[in-house]
Amino acid sequence: MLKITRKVEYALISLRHLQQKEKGQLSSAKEIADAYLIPQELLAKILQHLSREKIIEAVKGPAGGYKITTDPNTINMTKFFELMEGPMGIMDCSLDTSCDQLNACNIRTPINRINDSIRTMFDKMTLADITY
Amino acid sequence: MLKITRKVEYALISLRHLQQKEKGQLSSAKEIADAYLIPQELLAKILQHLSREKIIEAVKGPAGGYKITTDPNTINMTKFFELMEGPMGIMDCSLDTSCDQLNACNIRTPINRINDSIRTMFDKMTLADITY
DNA sequence: TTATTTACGACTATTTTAGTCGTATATAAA
DNA sequence: TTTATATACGACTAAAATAGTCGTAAATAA
Ligand code: SF4
Ligand code: SF4
Repeated sequence: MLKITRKVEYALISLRHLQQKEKGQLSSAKEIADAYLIPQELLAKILQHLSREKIIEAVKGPAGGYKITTDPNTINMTKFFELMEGPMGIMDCSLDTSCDQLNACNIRTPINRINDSIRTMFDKMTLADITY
Repeated sequence: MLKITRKVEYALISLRHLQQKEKGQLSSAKEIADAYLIPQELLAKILQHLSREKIIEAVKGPAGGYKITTDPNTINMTKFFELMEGPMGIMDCSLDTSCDQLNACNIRTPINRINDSIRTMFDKMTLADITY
């Protein structure tokens, strides 16, 4: 209930790690996995995802790795979550995925209000609030 | 990611339904299940849970059912969620359940801040904010 | 006595999340 | 040119959380 995923946590840990490096220095998936006891293959996929999304940049080959290329101040947290995990909403009716109760539902409005509050909260945050 | 459970939604739907009844009137599990297309057996368990927690009161036998006994203004939403689903936290380290990253974790502080924000938000709400 | 309703726990099914594996490609260095 | 190291990617499996079902008991109004 109301949990964030490991995928997101591992992404945040990695970004903070990269943040703290000297400009231009690279970190490999292995380096990060070892430092934080994260399964290496799993982390690799997450870093690849961040790379596809242009948040970090990959350098192949030996002595390769990743570096951060986007200013964390410019990355909105709602967007970041949705980049990693897809549409965010505390219940199903918030978007396409409907639910059996939809027509009769008597709590949709208040539940939506709560949903908006959470989104607003993350909308007001950037990645920098976490990685600094 | 950041979802509330059906169990909680069904509980809220039921409470709002009971709220709207005349004082003293009962609603059975079947009545509510039918009205909102909720699986009856599942809903029954949820109502029993609410009853054990003294939020509603059960009357057995034919023409029995449930009525609301607690003023929704007095039920804090954080407590309500934890009553239904157990300890609430966006990540594992928020309480007893630890995690492999704990020692090395570089995002624990900011993640905890976010967690607190969400708790605070629900702490400021009561059941009445949803059921009215 | 019967029909209706709550009570409760064990069980199963489904979905989501987490993690693994195999294989390909790029590239620096020996 | 070979080798070792690293990213890229998708298919697969495992584990955990969530959702829903079933059987059986007990209360009670009619
Ligand atoms: S709030 Fe109501 S309509 Fe929306 S997902 Fe929940 S039950 Fe369905
Ligand atoms: S914030 Fe860090 S210590 Fe807490 S659960 Fe996440 S990874 Fe573990």
